[in-house]
Amino acid sequence: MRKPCCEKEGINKGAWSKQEDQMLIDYINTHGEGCWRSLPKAAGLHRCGKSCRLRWINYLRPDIKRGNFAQDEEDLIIKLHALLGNRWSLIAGRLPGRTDNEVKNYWNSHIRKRLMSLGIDPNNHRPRHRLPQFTEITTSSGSMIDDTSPSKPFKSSSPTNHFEGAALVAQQIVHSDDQTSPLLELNLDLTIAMPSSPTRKRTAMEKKTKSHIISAEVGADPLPTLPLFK
DNA sequence: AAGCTGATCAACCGCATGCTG
DNA sequence: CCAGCATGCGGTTGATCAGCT
Repeated sequence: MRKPCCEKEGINKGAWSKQEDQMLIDYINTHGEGCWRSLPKAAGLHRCGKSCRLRWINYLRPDIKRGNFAQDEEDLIIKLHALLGNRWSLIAGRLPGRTDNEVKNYWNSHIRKRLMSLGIDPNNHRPRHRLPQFTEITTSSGSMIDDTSPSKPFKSSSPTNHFEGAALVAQQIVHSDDQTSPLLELNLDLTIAMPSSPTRKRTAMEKKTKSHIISAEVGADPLPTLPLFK
């Protein structure tokens, strides 16, 4: 039986107070990150280590960039999502100052809806309208998307705005089997920060992430920079 | 002004994985 | 090799707020 990550009694939950924030900041400024399990006790916080880590990473870190996402950030998220799927930490890693949680929230609350309003399935970046080469489109939950819904028709050319253009690009990246496509020249310079053990999460993630991810794995490639679509 | 509804986002939860003894 | 621990991740929840009726 798995032990809970923290004792449930005497542990605060929910929103953090300013005082708690300050205690966490002070402690990490003094002692640095790490050893999250023992941190709360050492810092005098009545929180579990997980909660402290999340609060620090998603909110308190000094390099966090807050506020609205810029247009180019949106574009990049779309492109990376097309490539990587819901691997939010990898996507966030390409957006300086953004966290996986923030990217995930932004995707779910903004981008997802906008893609759907453009007639693009945000799960696979394909047009939601049935086309000869796209016969079965399902959501992540497995339910069929209502193809008959009167959503805006997918525009295959002349994107009317930056966002739409980016969505199209993402779409084309994913679904172009044509190796000569100019889009394949795209090099996002996906320098996936190599942790101490680069394969740590990957196998699990690949099991989790549902198909269609372009295999851009570093694997045996000793290069630190991932040369996508060169 | 009050109630309702949908959107947003901070935080929690459970699971997977690597590490260590 | 194995079990337990620590950490990181993605999915989900719930509190709060804004807009609408």
